[in-house]
Amino acid sequence: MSKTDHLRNVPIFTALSDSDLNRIASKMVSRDYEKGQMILLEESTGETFFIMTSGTVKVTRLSDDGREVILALLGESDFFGEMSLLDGEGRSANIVANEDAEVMTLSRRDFLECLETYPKIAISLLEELAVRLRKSDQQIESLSLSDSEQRIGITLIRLAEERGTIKRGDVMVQNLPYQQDIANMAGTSRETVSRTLKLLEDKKLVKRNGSDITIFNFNDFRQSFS
Amino acid sequence: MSKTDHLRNVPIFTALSDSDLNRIASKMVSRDYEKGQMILLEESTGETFFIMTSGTVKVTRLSDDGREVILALLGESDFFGEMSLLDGEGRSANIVANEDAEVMTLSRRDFLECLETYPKIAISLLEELAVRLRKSDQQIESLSLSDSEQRIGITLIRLAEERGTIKRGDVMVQNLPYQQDIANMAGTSRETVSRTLKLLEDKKLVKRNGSDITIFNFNDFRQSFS
DNA sequence: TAAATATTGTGAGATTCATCACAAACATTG
DNA sequence: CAATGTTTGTGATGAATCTCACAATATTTA
Repeated sequence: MSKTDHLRNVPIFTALSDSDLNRIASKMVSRDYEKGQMILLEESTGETFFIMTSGTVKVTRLSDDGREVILALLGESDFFGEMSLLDGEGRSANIVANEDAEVMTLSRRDFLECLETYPKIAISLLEELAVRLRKSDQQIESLSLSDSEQRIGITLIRLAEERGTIKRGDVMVQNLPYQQDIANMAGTSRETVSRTLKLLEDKKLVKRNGSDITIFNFNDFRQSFS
Repeated sequence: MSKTDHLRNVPIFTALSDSDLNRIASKMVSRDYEKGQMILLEESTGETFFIMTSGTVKVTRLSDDGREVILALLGESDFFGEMSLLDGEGRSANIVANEDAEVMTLSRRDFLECLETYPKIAISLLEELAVRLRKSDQQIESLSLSDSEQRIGITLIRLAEERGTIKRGDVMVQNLPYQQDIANMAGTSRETVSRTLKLLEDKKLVKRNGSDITIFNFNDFRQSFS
């Protein structure tokens, strides 16, 4: 797939013509990362905008004592790095390759120029940030008000919405993250995730099969967890 | 203060000329709200952009059983309502007047037209959303990793940064919110806030005086809570 | 395929905190 | 200035869940 083709799939670029896409693509540079590699480090100043072309990465924050919070999992056509380009602050999060990943990058200069040249990009980006902010607000609510079972349920919903496949009302998520990562997304401990997944299975709300999980009656499930 | 003067103070409009500001101001309508009044209701479709001219409001989410999470406190020159204008989703939060409040409003149409006409506004708005997202991420981290003392400390820091006054390294916040509201900001209970404020005072980190609080050595304080 | 490593499951005890139930202090109002 | 309502302080209790310790599986590597 060409750089231009990749760009076309990215929400904030979809409004652009082929020639515009080509122009932008020509300024982008590809980079590869291996599983586990740190792509962006907290506290470094942001100079680059990234668009993922393959693989997955996790967006995290780390506490002093090494505990990790996963803010998001990103996959193909997702982008990151725009935050500190926009407000000039240092990075607020780390980005780590969750599996081998391929990205295209755009320099600060070119990115900001894009925004000025194509107001549509700025507006699409506003939409995207609004969506993210909304999700963050939901998560803040859930962390504030819900018990661990609820939070884990909500985390499963997030995963299902991002990478699940639907089959007659049920949603299957293949290759569920490790329980430790789910715990870091849900703000709980690994052991609690283990126990809770079992509980959900006992309640016949989900069925596990190795590292896959099927959520029965996804709409009901979502209903009851939010 | 004229509508135009108010607009000039709003970060996303500062880049505009007086005549542009006037043009926008002419499309805005003033409204008043009394303490406790609901300004925006969750689930309603967003049709209006609001800029505050006086008073304070709180941005909240409510659980089914009535428990409340405070996502932000807003004051003069802050704005809200832009989220659902941007992504077309329903409101994600409620806005309640915390004290008598005065706002100026702009219709969906006029707001979006503004964004198209003045790309600088779009870019400033991007910055603002980036800042908010960053704060949300911090809060998610804090809710995930910190105990209640830390979370309350961080909440005090947020309050101090937004409305505190500095005096030789100490920061005083006047008119601290009720403990119940602090609890709803920190994701804990009212009783725990009461006990923790006492604890912080015993540790000589803060001094309370009625509804005012002074945080000693603000930089150290911030250091030790994040 | 055996060994080594990584991930998940599970019991028990410790701990944090929410909740309940009042008492005390403060503010508001007739 | 009573008296009525609000907000804050505080003890006791119990529930949720974190942590520790290790067993049981799965997965990877030699």
